[in-house]
Amino acid sequence: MAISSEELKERMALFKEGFRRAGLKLTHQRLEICREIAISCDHPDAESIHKGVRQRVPSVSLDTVYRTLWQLLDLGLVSSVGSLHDRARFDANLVSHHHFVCTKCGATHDFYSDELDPLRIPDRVKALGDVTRAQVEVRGLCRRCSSGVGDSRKTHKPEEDHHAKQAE
Amino acid sequence: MAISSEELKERMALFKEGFRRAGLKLTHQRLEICREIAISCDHPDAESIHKGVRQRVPSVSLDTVYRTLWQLLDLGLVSSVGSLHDRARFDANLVSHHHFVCTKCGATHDFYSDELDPLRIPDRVKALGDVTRAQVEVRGLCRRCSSGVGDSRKTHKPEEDHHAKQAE
DNA sequence: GTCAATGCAAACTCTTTGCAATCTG
DNA sequence: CAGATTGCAAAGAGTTTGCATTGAC
Repeated sequence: MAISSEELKERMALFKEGFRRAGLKLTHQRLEICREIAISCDHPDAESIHKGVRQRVPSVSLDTVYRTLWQLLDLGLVSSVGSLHDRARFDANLVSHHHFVCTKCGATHDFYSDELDPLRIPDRVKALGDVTRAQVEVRGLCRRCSSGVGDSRKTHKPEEDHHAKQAE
Repeated sequence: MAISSEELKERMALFKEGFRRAGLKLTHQRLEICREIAISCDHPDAESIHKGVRQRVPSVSLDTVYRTLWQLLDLGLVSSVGSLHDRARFDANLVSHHHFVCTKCGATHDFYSDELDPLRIPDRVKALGDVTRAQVEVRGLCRRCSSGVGDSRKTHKPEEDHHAKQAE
């Protein structure tokens, strides 16, 4: 459940290197936030990271935690779980299918695949709970976004393009 | 992109049947909300469904849309895309892995699988955009939840258990 | 007629932003 | 020392709730 101190060092080195390369300053707060997420094994949310960091740096504010997390994400140094502060979205298609999700605009395209469909779930996973469904989530940059249609923001925030439908 | 009117009828029949079985009333609003999501192919969010329904029932309120959507979800008549109004969550583990997500409490467990790992993405999908990652998302009820530890709410809202860590 | 369901408005949670003070390189 | 970064407090999305009214069965 906990990572080795070796792994921690590696992760921290990657984080520092990444910040340095991006020309970002290695502030006390940022380093502690990095450490907190580096030692995490449980996909923490901003608040729980904040709580952890606060034990060592009581003055850190939640917004600094957010800012740092998005930066790590933008730099590709951490990944996100689930649909990044997006709204709740629904799917009336109950037939087994998979998703291609654009990491920039959030557009989600269904796809079907006979090859993937009888997804082989390891028994070890079935031991975690009652599996009701399994699907592949492919992430990437959709054509619209890579071609620069819309805008070219490279942020965590999906675009608010309410004029054109973004999902398939 | 649009579903056939046959498919629409089928979906509507399932929705009605589901509501009836659950002893829920078939109100005008509910039926129109169902219709709206039934004809959708684009994983709409509550607001966009609201907008659509409003064209036919100008008085529907957004909260009725929410209530109906969560009901459909609870009844298993629609599914959700992404991490259901959860907070943003982060993952410092950049090694390729997969997720088991509990649909009740939101706990997310990593798992590794040599068998799954070189996930074969159809070329058709690669045409949708630049694929950067692909992982399997297994959904189900985790052991903690199925054994009734914590509470037994069967809602869309992950529990707020801040005392015990819920994810692996 | 009864009780569930609706609409409204207000509350709540998570996340973001503007800005003056502070700290890194 | 300049400019990036921080903390604060206030704003902003998206979602939820309480309650009187309406409507399905």
